Amino acid sequence: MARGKVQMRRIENTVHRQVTFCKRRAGLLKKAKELSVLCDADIGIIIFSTHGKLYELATNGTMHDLIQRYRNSCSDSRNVGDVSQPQEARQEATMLKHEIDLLQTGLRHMLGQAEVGNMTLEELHALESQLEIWMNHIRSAKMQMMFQEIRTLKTKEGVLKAANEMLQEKIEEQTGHFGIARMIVEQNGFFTTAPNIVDIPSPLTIQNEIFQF
Amino acid sequence: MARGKVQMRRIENTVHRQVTFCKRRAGLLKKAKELSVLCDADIGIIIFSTHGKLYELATNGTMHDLIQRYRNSCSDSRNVGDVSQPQEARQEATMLKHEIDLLQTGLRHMLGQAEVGNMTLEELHALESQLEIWMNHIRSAKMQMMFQEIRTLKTKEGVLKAANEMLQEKIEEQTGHFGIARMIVEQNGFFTTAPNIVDIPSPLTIQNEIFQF
DNA sequence: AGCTATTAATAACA
DNA sequence: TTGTTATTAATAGCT
Repeated sequence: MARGKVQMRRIENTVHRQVTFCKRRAGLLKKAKELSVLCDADIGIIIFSTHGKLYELATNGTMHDLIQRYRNSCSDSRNVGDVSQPQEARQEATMLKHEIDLLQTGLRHMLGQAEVGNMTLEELHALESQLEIWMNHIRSAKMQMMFQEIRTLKTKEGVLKAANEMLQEKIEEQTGHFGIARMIVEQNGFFTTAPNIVDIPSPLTIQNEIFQF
Repeated sequence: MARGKVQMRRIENTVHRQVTFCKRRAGLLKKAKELSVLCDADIGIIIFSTHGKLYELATNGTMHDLIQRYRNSCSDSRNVGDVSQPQEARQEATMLKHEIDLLQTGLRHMLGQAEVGNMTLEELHALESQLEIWMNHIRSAKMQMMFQEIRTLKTKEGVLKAANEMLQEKIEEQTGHFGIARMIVEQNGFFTTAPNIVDIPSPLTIQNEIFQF
């Protein structure tokens, strides 16, 4: 892009190379900033010169945060062995994880500094309320899932009990002994009618509208 | 660099923005590769789109290696004390607010959909724990601020009481009557020794290390 | 570092 | 998306 085409190979002349490095590096970083602003993207660039000098850019937050996010993003795309999940939901979960990381980082910075005082009491109040609402949502979702699980288990219980009784009858027909299978199941209590849910941590508030059986 | 100058701000039109993102991203990565080849530099680029999709480039070796190298390089040169606290803290607060918005949005999407079931019970558990930790942090910060306020008020109380007594003595010297100012202050109880803090909502957990009086 | 002549990138449109 | 083209932006080679 200048007086003559440039061959895409290492510039052998040292001075020439360093000048080009300086200019193109500036150009690259500028382009990255532009892309970030125009398209609302989060961009990090790490450049090591030939001699190991570091140049960096993080358009949003710190490079450390970005790397953290990168790590998460990578580990997520690795365990895609779970094909059954709808793609969109997976993506949503990934985004949420990222947002959690961001908030966590923000709070860590916030509370780690001596400058907590820059948030007013009102702001902290609002934040706390928001967190409480979120927690209630989470707990509701958890409860819903657990009830679903209980329902499934109860169904299983019914099926297995029936099967067990049938087997028992068959055995009694054939041998005249007491059924053994039934004893095993009932002694272990796998499918009794009252699943243990008392160890849910502090379900302070439960949104009623969630329970729609 | 095309039909008309471009304003350096977020492109509001979604389609337009996505097209630009696609094209400029390609351009940025191309530029990075060129810089790497021409000047023998080692470059890594991480791009997260608005929707959280990751695009990356590592011109030499893997991104992981580059990040490792970055970490090493950083730990060498991070001995710089940050002088500009106030501005940075404000910035941090702004960022945090933005991050809270993000989280709120993410959760709303997450829980508003019928697809809550796409988060596993374990994920929900983890999220709940995280929220609980954050709430504790918030509450600690609030408590810290309130205690600070109480301390300030107590100081004021002391000063005012002393001033009041002096005034009273002066008045008694001059008139022989009982002091009126003192009565007003004590009847209204503005600066008594036990400020009312019982209406803090549910301070379930209190981080001990915060209370350093 | 600045300064152009050129090339490269790309915004708008199809 | 993908391609085309009129323009702008980046920069190679010089000072």
